[in-house]
Amino acid sequence: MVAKAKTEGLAQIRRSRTRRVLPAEVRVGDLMSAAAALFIAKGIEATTVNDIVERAGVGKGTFYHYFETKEDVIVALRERFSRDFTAEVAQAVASCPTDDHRARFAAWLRGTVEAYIANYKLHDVVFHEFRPGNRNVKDKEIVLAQLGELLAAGEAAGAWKLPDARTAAIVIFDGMHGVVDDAIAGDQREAEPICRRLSELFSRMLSG
Amino acid sequence: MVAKAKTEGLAQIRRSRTRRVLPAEVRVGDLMSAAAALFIAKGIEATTVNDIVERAGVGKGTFYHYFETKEDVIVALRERFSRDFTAEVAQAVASCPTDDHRARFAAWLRGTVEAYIANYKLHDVVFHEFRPGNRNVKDKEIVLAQLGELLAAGEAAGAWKLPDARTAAIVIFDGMHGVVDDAIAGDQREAEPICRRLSELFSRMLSG
Amino acid sequence: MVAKAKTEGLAQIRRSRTRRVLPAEVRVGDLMSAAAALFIAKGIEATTVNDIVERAGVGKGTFYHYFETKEDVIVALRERFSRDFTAEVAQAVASCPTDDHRARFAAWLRGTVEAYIANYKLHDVVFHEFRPGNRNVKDKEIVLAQLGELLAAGEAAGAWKLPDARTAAIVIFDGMHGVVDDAIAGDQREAEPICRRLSELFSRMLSG
Amino acid sequence: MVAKAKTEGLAQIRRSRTRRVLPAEVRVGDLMSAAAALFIAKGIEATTVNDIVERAGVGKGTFYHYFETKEDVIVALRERFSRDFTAEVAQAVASCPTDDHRARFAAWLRGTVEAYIANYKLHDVVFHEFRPGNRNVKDKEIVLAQLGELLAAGEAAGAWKLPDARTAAIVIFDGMHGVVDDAIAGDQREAEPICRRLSELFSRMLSG
DNA sequence: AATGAATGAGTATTCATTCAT
DNA sequence: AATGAATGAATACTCATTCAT
Repeated sequence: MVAKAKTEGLAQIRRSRTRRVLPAEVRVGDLMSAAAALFIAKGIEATTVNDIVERAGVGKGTFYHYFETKEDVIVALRERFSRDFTAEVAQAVASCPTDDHRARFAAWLRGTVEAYIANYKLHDVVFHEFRPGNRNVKDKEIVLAQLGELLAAGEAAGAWKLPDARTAAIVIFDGMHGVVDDAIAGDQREAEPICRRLSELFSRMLSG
Repeated sequence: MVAKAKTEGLAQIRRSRTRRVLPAEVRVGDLMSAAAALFIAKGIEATTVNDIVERAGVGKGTFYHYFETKEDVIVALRERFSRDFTAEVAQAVASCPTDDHRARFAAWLRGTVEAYIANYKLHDVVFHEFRPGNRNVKDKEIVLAQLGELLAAGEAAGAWKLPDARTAAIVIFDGMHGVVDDAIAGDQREAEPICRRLSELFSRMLSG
Repeated sequence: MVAKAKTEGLAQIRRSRTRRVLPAEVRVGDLMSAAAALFIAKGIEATTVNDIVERAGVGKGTFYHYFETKEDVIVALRERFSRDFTAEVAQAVASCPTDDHRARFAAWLRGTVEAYIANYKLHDVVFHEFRPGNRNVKDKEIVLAQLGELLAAGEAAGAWKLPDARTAAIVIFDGMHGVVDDAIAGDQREAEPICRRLSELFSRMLSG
Repeated sequence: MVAKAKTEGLAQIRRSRTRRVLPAEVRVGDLMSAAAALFIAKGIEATTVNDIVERAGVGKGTFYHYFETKEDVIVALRERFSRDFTAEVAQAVASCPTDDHRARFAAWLRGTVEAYIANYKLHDVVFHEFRPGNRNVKDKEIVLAQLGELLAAGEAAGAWKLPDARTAAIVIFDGMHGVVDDAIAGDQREAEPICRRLSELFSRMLSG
């Protein structure tokens, strides 16, 4: 019988027949990780909820226990990404003396490039393949705010001078994005040379 | 104007049941324009092939006579967009004296910002809502080449000095993109102030 | 009777909108019976999956929950047919004394002709209107094996003598098929006279 | 442009741009041969009219000049097959003395097996994959008539005795079919051994 | 006679989500 | 909390046939 074969096949994959009760945190984490891996491998659209629960080793209903819709996972993934990303960069910046603004900017650049290189696949998939309303704008805003603050502090301290801080922040951030993408497309995955090239340009901009 | 319907109206009128044989060019143009309008209005996913043929006033088979899949129209639209885009900018640049490199760069920036503002909706939909691997990279390459040439010519003539022309081109192009997007998000749709802010930053970068 | 609806009626009644969870076996059976009835009535190609689920009283998704494609039902139907067919014939043969080989052969012939007459419509549709490479060969093999065994046993016991058992089995089986088809085409649906004519010929072959 | 590429590709395949006017016979023959080759290679359903005209090197309209529908080609192919088949066998039989009935039967068997081995692929596709109304019955009838006549003549001359000529003819013909199919499935494509095995069985049947 | 652009009815299949257990 | 059977709306694509040229 066709149906039997199919059912048995599924059963083989699933680790156990018993229901395991796990802390919600773990379940959510499993689901998100499974989704992330699949999104990267096959793209968001091509990844079905079935794929996700199968990879996470849970029943389909469980998915809908923790997320209202498929989009919810994406949003959650995005938030997690942004949180981790900014935290990492913030830490790198914080390791510099409060008043050495040039160093802080360099640390920001270095941290950003490194974090992006390390996670560009997830970034691409989660930020480019799906754009609901204006949330992603909001996510970008957080990152821009971080950079904007840094730039403003430096200007206040006389480390550099900027005609328009927001414009500069956007050019710096999107410019860095584009250059890293280009490097990756050319199989160049080292942060060092990329940062050097960007530093040169950006310090000109800041020095004015 | 980029990728606008040049042959609409006719299609609207044609509601008759009679079969009309038209030059392939016209048919393809009608279909692409109908698709573009709908993609902008409803998004790519929400636009069905039925919608497209209905708007274009042709039978569904005709669509598949000219395009193998729905994705094909998007690719075609992308190509048309890039072609028109660069042509427009090239024209703007060409109106400047060959040896006035600052002016040529200013013309490039102005032309680019204007063309982008005028067509960002189609651009967004066609370049962001759909990902065919690396074609968009190819499309971007054309635009970057245009800018790269301009920068190289200026440098050769001693108008400015650049450590790395490609990095500069990417930062300028993606930075400009981001700033225009931000302006549009803030309902600011005039090219003038945007160009002024960008000029300031970019001339610093070029002057070194 | 081969492959007849054992669980129909229930499906007919169930027109309610409520979701009913049934044992997989029953669902699969309902779906297969509905498909069989429609295939016989309208042909395979003319029967849509919609027709099937409507007749079975389930949602369309349910169909694809149990079968991967429309062809799968045909394959399943074929398997069920062969299984039921051989079981029926085996039972008829088993009712004869183990050592009366002539009687056993007669029982085989009678059982086969009767089962075929009773189900030739489903047989035709399922085995002739659709060609999946070599599976039907496999299905035929089962039937041939059954007959081959019977012939071999008789020969071993000296009831008859055969130069080549496989050739004989094929001639007997395909010959019987052709003759029954011819009778049915002539609106002759009684097993008795058909068997008599075939017996005459076959016993000559066996007696040598 | 997508459309252009597609059109050009087709143009490449087509040999010439000029319309060649050929005798209708040739055109029909080309079309039938192209169809036969494709039917064998891909199956009837999977072969489109486009495939056929492309392979035949003519425009699509030309197909509909010579055949009313796609089915028409199949019917034509079937008729050609039957005509050639019976003609070949008739010739083989005719080469035997009019009164040597055993020899005539042997010639019939030999001719039939050989013709079938040589053309079973086309036979399968054309007679098994498509069954419109009762035409194929008619085609089979021709073949059966030929054999029936031969059997009747032999009986009249006292060469053998048959209880029911039609039953015998069917068993002989379908039995032979099945045995040849089985041999081919086992990669045995020589007529000689097949005929020997069949002769043995059939002569028993005839001798009674 | 020959062509191939134009047509559109027709259908299998997918997959997010629900809910009975 | 966990499951997975059940659902059905929604859509891209095929291809035999026609007919303007």
